[in-house]
Amino acid sequence: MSKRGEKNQAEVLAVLSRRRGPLSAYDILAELRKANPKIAPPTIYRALAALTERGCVHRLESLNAFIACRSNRHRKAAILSICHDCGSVDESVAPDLLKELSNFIGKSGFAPTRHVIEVHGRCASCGTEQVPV
Amino acid sequence: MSKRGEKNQAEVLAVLSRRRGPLSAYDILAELRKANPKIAPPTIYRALAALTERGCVHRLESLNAFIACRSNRHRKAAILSICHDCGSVDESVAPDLLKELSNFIGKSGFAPTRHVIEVHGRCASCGTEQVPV
DNA sequence: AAAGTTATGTTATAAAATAACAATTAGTCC
DNA sequence: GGACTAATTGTTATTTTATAACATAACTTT
Repeated sequence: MSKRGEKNQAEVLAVLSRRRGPLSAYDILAELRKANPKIAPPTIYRALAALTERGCVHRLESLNAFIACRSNRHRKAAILSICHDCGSVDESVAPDLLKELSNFIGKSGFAPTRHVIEVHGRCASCGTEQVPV
Repeated sequence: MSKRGEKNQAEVLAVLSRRRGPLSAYDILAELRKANPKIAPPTIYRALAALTERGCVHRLESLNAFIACRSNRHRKAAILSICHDCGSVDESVAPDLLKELSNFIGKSGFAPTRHVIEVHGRCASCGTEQVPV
């Protein structure tokens, strides 16, 4: 990994960290193009792959989008809760739950390597608001 | 919902049911074009949306692909285990686990409406090597 | 049957991701 | 240091996935 790659990753992470909500790869691309109009999708995807690998970024499979890891529990499978009202994403880690899931799945002989857990719904701050009539 | 739509759904479901593994929307499209070369993507996606809504089909968010529901537990959130070796997908239902997950997430005031749980790994017939969570 | 409404077909395009190759950089051996 | 090799990054182009927008057809109500 050389300087350029690290710089790309840092820039992508910086863009993601500035936002509470998820960004698509192309949102990030558009943001970085402001400074560097020549930057192309593979650069973004490579940076995202490295960041995801390191646990600094989570990929939201059900949104085709990404968020910066906000708990400092890098590389632990995160449970991501996605609010449909405000678009915010929260992450949490539940080792016990994950273990239960692995055990449950493991009963049939399946050996898990990666967990994707995404919960859609409505977050606390949106839930207390009254639904408009 | 009229006849045409039901026919489309039945055809899409039939294609999916013939396979053990996941198919992309365009795989299905290619299959159905053999009989009807004029069929277009929106037709497939509409049928898939209706089938998913009814629980007859599961969407694999982390693969951008679909499988026919094989347990007859339609409309229950399924836990999908995806084997990276043979590509097969198994589904299972664990109401207790789901409830625990909802409770866990609910502690922060989040109200879940939909769960996406996909476990990647290696199925029993492809090997029994255990990998830590 | 005409008017209004909804579902479906069709055309075109948008959005997401990657393949393939060129250029550059870093490392290594002499 | 210079030349060779391997790996990383940049660039161009394309593939894959999904939906917007509008036309046509079918159903409903009167």
